[in-house]
Amino acid sequence: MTEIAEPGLEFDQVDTTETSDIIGYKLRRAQLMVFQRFIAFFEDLDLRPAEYSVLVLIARNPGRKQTEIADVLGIKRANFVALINGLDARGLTERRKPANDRRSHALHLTPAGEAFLKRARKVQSAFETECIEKLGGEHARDDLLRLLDKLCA
Amino acid sequence: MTEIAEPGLEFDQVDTTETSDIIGYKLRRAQLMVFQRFIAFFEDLDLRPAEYSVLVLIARNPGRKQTEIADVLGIKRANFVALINGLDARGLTERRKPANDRRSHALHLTPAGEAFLKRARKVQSAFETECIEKLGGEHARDDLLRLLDKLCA
DNA sequence: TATTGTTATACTCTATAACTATA
DNA sequence: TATAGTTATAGAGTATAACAATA
Repeated sequence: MTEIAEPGLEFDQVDTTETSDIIGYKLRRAQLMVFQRFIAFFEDLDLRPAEYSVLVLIARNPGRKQTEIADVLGIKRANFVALINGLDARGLTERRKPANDRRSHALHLTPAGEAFLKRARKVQSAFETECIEKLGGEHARDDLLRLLDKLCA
Repeated sequence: MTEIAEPGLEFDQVDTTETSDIIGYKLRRAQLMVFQRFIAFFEDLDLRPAEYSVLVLIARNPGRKQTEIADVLGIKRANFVALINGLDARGLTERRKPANDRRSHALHLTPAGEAFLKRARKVQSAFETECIEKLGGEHARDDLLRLLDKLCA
């Protein structure tokens, strides 16, 4: 967007013309807003965004090592410990010692974890619906995801 | 270890099918990547994203109170203190006591701050060019900014 | 020696409460 | 009373180093 001073500026308002065009700034604001909404949706389940991602990944990749799950999410293995400890303590996940490599922990969902994830997926679906409505339809959502992917390349 | 083989998936890779569609997750990853690149571009100037935004805002809105600048950026006034202290200590900004309200601090760029911002804008321009290239052109960048705006509504 | 999980630690960002000086 | 700036503090999230057990 080219730098055109907004004509309808109240004299008391701060002029954000230039900052508002910074991609990183807009991304940060949008990400904070979306995470806030996510957390609000998941208040009853008391689940953070990273925790939901971990549950989904373990469900789809049972038996993977902690490091593998952490790596995919960009979480350092040292920081992953507290996260998985929390899910373990809630009885949603469990660590099993594989006989072939007793250094590692194979991650699995417990039956309670499977049931919990079923509920969480419904909440996620409602959350995604809100996002799609804000964006103006599924096509717009797909555009956004595609553009975000390009930024990460 | 049972492998649910998705077509085109290396048997050793973690299946991220479901997580990769979460808007919040994609947003977070993209935001982290963009901030990393921003920080890399601004390494020589030793300037954080929030600090650059503050300099731009003060340049465009000289004499504004700390709280006004902080509010626009979604920064709590308590956390803004350390940020503006840093810019002050580097001689880039200064706080003036207005005669009409001696509680507040009117923010201004110093001449050194103006010169510094001139250099910073060149770096920002180069950074933005990289983003636009990744996205596939200015039109795609505008699309992204519009979509991010919609998420914040 | 290298890897996995873990602990300890530190730094950034963010959030809240309480203080001060002014209004 | 209320506001602007400040301080102190606490909580996330993230980063690195080092250690024990295992490969």
